[in-house]
Amino acid sequence: MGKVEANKIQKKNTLFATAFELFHEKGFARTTISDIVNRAGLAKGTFYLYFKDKYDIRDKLIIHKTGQLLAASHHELLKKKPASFEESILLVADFVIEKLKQDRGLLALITKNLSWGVMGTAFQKNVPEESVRFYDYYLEILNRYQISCTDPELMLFTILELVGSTACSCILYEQPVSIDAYKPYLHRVLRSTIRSFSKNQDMEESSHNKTPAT
Amino acid sequence: MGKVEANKIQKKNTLFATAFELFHEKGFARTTISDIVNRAGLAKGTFYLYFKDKYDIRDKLIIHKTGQLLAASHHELLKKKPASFEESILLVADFVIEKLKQDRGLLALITKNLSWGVMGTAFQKNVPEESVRFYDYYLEILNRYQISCTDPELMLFTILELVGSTACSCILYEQPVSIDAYKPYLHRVLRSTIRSFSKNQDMEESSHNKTPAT
Amino acid sequence: MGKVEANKIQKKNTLFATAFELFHEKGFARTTISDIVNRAGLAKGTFYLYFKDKYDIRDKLIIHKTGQLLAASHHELLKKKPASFEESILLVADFVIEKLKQDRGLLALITKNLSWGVMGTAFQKNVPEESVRFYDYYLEILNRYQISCTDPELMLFTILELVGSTACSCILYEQPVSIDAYKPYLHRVLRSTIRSFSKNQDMEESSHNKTPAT
Amino acid sequence: MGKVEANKIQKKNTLFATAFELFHEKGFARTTISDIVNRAGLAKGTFYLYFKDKYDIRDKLIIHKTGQLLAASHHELLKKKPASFEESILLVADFVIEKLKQDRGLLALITKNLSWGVMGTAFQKNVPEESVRFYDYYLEILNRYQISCTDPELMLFTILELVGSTACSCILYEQPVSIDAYKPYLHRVLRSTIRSFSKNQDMEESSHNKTPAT
DNA sequence: CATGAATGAGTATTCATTCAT
DNA sequence: CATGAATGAATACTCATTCAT
Repeated sequence: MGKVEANKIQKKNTLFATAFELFHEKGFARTTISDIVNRAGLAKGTFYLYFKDKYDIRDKLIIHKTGQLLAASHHELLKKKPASFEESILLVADFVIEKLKQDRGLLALITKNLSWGVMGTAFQKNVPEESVRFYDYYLEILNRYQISCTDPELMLFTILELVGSTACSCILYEQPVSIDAYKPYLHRVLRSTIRSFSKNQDMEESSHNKTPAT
Repeated sequence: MGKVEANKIQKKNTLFATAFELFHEKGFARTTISDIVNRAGLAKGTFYLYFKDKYDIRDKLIIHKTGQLLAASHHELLKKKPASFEESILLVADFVIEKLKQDRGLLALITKNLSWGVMGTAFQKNVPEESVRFYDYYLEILNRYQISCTDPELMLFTILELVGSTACSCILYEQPVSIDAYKPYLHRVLRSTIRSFSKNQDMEESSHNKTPAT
Repeated sequence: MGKVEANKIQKKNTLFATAFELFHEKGFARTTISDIVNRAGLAKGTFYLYFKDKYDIRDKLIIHKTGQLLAASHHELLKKKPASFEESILLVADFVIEKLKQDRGLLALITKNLSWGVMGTAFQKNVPEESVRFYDYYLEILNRYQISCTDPELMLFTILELVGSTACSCILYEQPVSIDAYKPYLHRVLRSTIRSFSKNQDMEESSHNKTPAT
Repeated sequence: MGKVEANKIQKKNTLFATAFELFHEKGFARTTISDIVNRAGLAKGTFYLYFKDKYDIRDKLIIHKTGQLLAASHHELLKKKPASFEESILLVADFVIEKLKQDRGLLALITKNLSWGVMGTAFQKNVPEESVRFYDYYLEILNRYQISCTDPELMLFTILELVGSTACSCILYEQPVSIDAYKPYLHRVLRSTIRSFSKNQDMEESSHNKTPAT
């Protein structure tokens, strides 16, 4: 029975991959189900065996790809071992930006929904197994650096909205500046955002931890 | 002849208003040009006399509505006369959020493109006269409070992306929390963002100026 | 499965027949695809499953009908068994003219493209099997009567252009005379055309009559 | 009053010229009245002041252009002064072919309607003054060379259909051969056609020549 | 005479979805 | 499970024609 089962997963993955390619090449609105099944070498009816409609496959694709992206950034984190929590977040931000810069298809797909891909699935059950739980990684990191934070999920939400939203504008339209020009500002804002969410710190103290005066 | 000209403007405005209504009621994708002209009481061809297609009227509508929204917030500012620059920005943010809460149609239209409506048109020439230049107001306010800021337009961009992006998620999907629950956090982040952009203050000093210890 | 396949051929033929009827009744320009599928009792989309557009079905129809017409004239030839090659060609010409007189729809369709329906497809591969190869019949007849002719296909081309072109004018507009009034002249011209292409009769002899040397 | 009148003729000519250009560039079906008036720099309504519709301007254009073409060929005739009637006809045929080769727009317009442009207008009254009466020239030439011919207009009709029809195929599609390859054959056929229409050669005799009794 | 804004019937074409095989 | 022929509602867009100015 594993054979049939494997075959089904294989078909689904083919559909995923093909849809992603086409959304990238032609855009979501201009991609038809015919396009997808034609290139995938499957019959039209088969599509409906696996997905409800075009929106269904897109949404699952966003979750899937966002999960993948953040899982990869977690890997990066494990490799680079940054010195502080702030550095960790900046590393993730830079990693995500770099990936989005390289992959316009991914960027167009995720658009400004970076946080949705994470937050929307963080507390749900029907999330596909493939999709990695970035939120768990995030809590782990918070813990590792002993950051106590009143509302970690709101901090993450804010960070993801900030990074996703500005990165999209800067990469896609180079408006108001290129992403490379914006990065230093983003870093600064991210740092201050993290501090404003951190517990042990009213704002005065926050700076002490980070850039210890003396 | 003023009469013909006035008639044309009148027609265009009717189309704008009707399209906005329908995008609100049925959503953009589900609204057809037929819907628009039917309700506007005009012929189909007339639509194409004024707009290239559905996307054209939407984009012009976003710019138009964003302009209106920010113009209204400027009015609010003149009325309330906040004590500081930070207070001004928070006032604008709250005002915008309140409007978006009340008007889901507007929210859906603007989605996460708040900054685009402002920044995208701030430096262009072909912006319709009706569209108000919020950016000029903003510079004026900066000036009034004697804020010196390295890159005012990047600060505004960051603020708009932050407000627009998070407000959309919180209002539209109540994800991860309601907008009312999120507001205090947003305020805090906005404050720290403004500070991190302000000149007279490198990060260490920043806290001193703002919340003078005793 | 033969069943599905047969069904497809059946549908295509229905579309052919219906389109022909309508082109006849209303003319090509005034016939819409809706007209065709409505009368054929099929869905609009089905049309596009078999033909690219209205022009596609027309072109295929011309080839189809021209083939049929000439195949029928070949039948006539086998029945009547004319005494000479010239008589054979006149018989075909008369047969074709008679058919076109009876069937204005066919005439309007073929217009002055009689030769195109034959020559255009004579040397191509993608010609539908239904379309009969008149050119082969023609060579056969040439052979039967032992006619040696330098360029048989140019002779056929000339004959077809002559017959098709003049018949259209005379039948459709009765300009400059009716086809019946023109027929004797056409016969004379066809005869002399055939002779001028025949080998055993070089140009020298023909000129004797006209511009007698000496 | 001449001024207003001249202005009207000027407008009409502009429309003619522009329509011809566009029919050439985009084809008749794809050219719209908007296209014509836009390029002509006139208002849409103005078109309807001069022509009934697109078909009207096309038909008048065909007559106009055919007239011009044949008038030019008459000029050629006066210049070259050919030795015989046959030579005259061949000269006209070659001249027409050369012009059509050089001007595809003209060719596409006239298509296979060369004879219509001449015959259709030869006996009518409402022919525009600009359009030259080729038929009169033709009779003149017949007379000059003392050709007696039973039905001169049928001879001309046959010649024009033959030249127009074959030239279109050969030039436009190079089917079945190029026009240059076909020319010698056309000449031969034209010669024999002229002879078969000439009086001194009745039908009885004509056959004698062909299949010489003795 | 000239204009060009307005019209709206008309048309081609697409494409998600179903269901018999 | 898989197929892909058939469907037909839905829609965008065109363009000849009119008529008030």
